[in-house]
Amino acid sequence: MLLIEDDPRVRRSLHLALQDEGYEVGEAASGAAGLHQLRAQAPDVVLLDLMLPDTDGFAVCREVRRWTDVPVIIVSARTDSHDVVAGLEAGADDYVTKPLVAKELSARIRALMRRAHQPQATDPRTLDLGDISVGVDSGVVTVGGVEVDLTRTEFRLLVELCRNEGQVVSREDLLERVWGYGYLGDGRIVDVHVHRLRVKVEADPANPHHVVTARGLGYRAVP
Amino acid sequence: MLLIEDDPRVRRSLHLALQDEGYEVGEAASGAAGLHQLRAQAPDVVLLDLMLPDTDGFAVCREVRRWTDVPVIIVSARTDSHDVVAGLEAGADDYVTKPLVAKELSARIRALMRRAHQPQATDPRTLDLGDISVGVDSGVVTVGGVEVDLTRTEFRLLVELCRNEGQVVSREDLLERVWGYGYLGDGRIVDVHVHRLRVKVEADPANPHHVVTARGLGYRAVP
DNA sequence: CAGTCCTGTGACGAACCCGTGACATCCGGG
DNA sequence: CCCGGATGTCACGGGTTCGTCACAGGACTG
Repeated sequence: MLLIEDDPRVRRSLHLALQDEGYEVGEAASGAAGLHQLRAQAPDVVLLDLMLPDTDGFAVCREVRRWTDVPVIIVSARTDSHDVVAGLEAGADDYVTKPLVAKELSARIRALMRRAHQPQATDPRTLDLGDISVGVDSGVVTVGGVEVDLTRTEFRLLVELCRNEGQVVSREDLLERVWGYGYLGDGRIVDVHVHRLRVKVEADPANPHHVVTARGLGYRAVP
Repeated sequence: MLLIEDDPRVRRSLHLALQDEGYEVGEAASGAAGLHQLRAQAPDVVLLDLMLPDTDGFAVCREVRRWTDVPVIIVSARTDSHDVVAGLEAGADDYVTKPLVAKELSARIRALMRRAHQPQATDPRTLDLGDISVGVDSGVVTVGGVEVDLTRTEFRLLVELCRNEGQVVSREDLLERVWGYGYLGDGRIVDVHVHRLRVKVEADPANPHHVVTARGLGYRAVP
């Protein structure tokens, strides 16, 4: 269990309460530290505060979701329904508000673990799109067996499209999932990177067969 | 989605709100009826009220869990933490309290479905209208297996008609749902786009068999 | 510190889509 | 049979969306 919370007092009391319930608790006081720890210790649950010194909690959550399906519970003082929706949309599994009741939090964690630990198909390590192969972990992309060099943004863009193979992904979704929450700017940036991506992975970039545009809707990956 | 709730007013408003979100909602007014429906229609989510005329909601939840792992969300007026814990211990996945915020409930349902449905990669929602197949998420429409190219408006129009298959949809409704609120102008624009749609999806656009006009009322989709 | 690569922005043209108006056509009722 | 309202059809102008390029700033490396 990883506890991402900046207030030392809250962190401490939560730590103790959870320890009493039998959890091994790791701590992080900022979003960056949390993400770092996440990769280091691969916890089975993440408790995430929204108000962090460095990053927005929503952004942290989205970043987490880019890497793993670990259960995430947002713990926040913000009780507004909009925040709840935003948190869940960011990929969190649950959203509980302070002041916390330890027993309830614990019950929610158990309910979530129960659900999450069911046999589930692990996220495929490589995504295929016809003759394009995307190594999600390795970061290696090959087209027809030949390795191509993608930049970080191009890679994330391709992954995001492949994850929703066949479905239209809107510019807004792409901006949110590739560029991150709170990115300001028009969606034109997506076009540019789609173009750059096409140049690298499409046989004929002018007539794309894998990264196709759904005019007025977004982009879509087809095999 | 199965809604087990005894208060008719709450049931109705919830039903409408969830329908707007695109769910097919089944209803039950008692625990016994709920369990019966559960087996009959195998819903993908269960919303369960705690105060039921016949049985305790907790007992219903436990009974549900003996049969299936379907996601269960308890919807209750009881805000006490003990009830939350009891509900989750009874096997529920989430516990939300009244008064409800539709958006939040919807977000929680989505979060839960995301978690619960992980094994089966998101089933592509498709609407069928005879030999016309509409991929709601993919934005792909095929007629007799052949993919046709629809513009955004044509696509939305078709989706809206298919959602109410068999029923007449008025011009006003279409204007509101396809073009958006506050659209100013006569309903003639609908005619034009219906025509353009017919040209693309009907075998004989002059004698439409799928997008038929209900003179003086609106349009209707028939298989 | 210089060079290189990546990224985001602005601009521009082309393709496309949309809404409107005009006219033809159909349907039901008097 | 005729007429009026409703619907079908078409062409066109304006607006939007997308593809593409060039460029400047930033990050990273050696």
